[in-house]
Amino acid sequence: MMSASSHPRPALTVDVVIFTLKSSRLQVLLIQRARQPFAGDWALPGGFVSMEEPLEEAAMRELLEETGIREAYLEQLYTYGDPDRDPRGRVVSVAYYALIPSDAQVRSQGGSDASQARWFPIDELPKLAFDHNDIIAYGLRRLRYKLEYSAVGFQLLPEDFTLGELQRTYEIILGEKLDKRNFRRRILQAGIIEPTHRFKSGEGRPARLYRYRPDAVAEVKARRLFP
Amino acid sequence: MMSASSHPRPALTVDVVIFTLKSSRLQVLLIQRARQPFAGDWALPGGFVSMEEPLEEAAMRELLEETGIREAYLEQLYTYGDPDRDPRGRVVSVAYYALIPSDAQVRSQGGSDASQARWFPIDELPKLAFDHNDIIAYGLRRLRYKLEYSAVGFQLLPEDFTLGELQRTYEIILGEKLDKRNFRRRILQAGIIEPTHRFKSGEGRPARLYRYRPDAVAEVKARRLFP
DNA sequence: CCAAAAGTGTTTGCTCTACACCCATGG
DNA sequence: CCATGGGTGTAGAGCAAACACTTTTGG
Repeated sequence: MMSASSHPRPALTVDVVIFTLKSSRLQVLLIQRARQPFAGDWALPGGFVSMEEPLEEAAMRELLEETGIREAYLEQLYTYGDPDRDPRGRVVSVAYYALIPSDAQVRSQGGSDASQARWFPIDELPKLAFDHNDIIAYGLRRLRYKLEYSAVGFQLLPEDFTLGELQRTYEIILGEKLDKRNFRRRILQAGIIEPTHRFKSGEGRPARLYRYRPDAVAEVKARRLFP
Repeated sequence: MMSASSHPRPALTVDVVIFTLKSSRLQVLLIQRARQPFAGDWALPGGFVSMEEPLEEAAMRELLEETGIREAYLEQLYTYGDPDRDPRGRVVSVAYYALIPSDAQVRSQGGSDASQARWFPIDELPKLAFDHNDIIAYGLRRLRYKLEYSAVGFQLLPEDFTLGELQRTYEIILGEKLDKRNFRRRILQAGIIEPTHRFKSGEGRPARLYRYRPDAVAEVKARRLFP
């Protein structure tokens, strides 16, 4: 029951799992803790929610502080509230995950606090502070799951991208090879991306560039996109 | 960034969308607020999270206080943190939903506070306090979605149930008729429920009773169960 | 002209859907 | 014996999976 009294309150934080593609791998941004507890350990970017700040804005602020990026795909994951998760006392954390494009200019150094920041491939994570390993594991599960029935994948790519790049993105995250023709047919049928008139050349034949259709519904209701 | 200082903290509550089947309809338990703000309006059961209490336990406690029920399917929904959602100040709420069996003995009167409690069919909700209409709408969406690829439906039925009852449950919640033979084939194929040796008689031919297989994985990974 | 990646359709198998009749009981 | 809900199989359609060759460019 609501009451206006003020009991002692748990502290409230946000933590953000920031995903990107780097060196053809899915990576997560971690920062090295300067203070106790877990001083020296790696942890997710996160911090306290201030009194007037919406939760999503707090998550965006963490993203901005650690990467310098102002806009990204951001989604609430889960709220972690085990009373023992922080040795300093009761701290409840609302976890988010963010996808940032592989071409974004990230200053992964010198966030608001002088702590070190680094990208870690998802399969080479160190042991993290608090319950952050669990949070990342859950974030990864959600991301994979989401790829299967939506088209969020392109949020990890530059604004314009080729179908080959998109397919590689899916393969990296899902960890399996996909059939080129089936992939193209389905991703286009979903109607979430559209061809541009531009091409990208490099090795081999130039590839048509595609982009997100801002008017599209990002979720494909009907059925899973991939096996 | 974490710091051990203590800024002013948002208040933290849990709210619980309690679903049940009554009179062949999906219903939600609401309580009438005795106090300001929104005095007299209906609202979700909910309350402050105490310092040592896990979130899920706080949600269970609310469920117990309002219904007298100790065990039920319970799942975290989403965390609502708009700074303006409560006129008294900053209140962040972790929302849960619960499914309680249609045969459970609910004392829907005289919870811990003397406020009135009542079941409302999901399509006859009054205008609720705070953002509680949004929370219920989201809870319903999640429940429907979950029915399509898992078998949570039976959580709303007695321990033993017939396939006819289960199918009616699905039809009530999804709001569409399902084909009997296809329903049975798929729900059994999913391997989440198993036949007992008992039967239930009433009108017409007695029906075999089924029950949940406690050892089963509740989620059917592969594919949606229903269209 | 060779290497590299882009681009493109068709066949096959499987899964989902639609559909109708007999069975067991209680009144 | 009649009314009521329980229980069962199959054929056809639509979707998903598997599969190989041609095209375009840069070096």
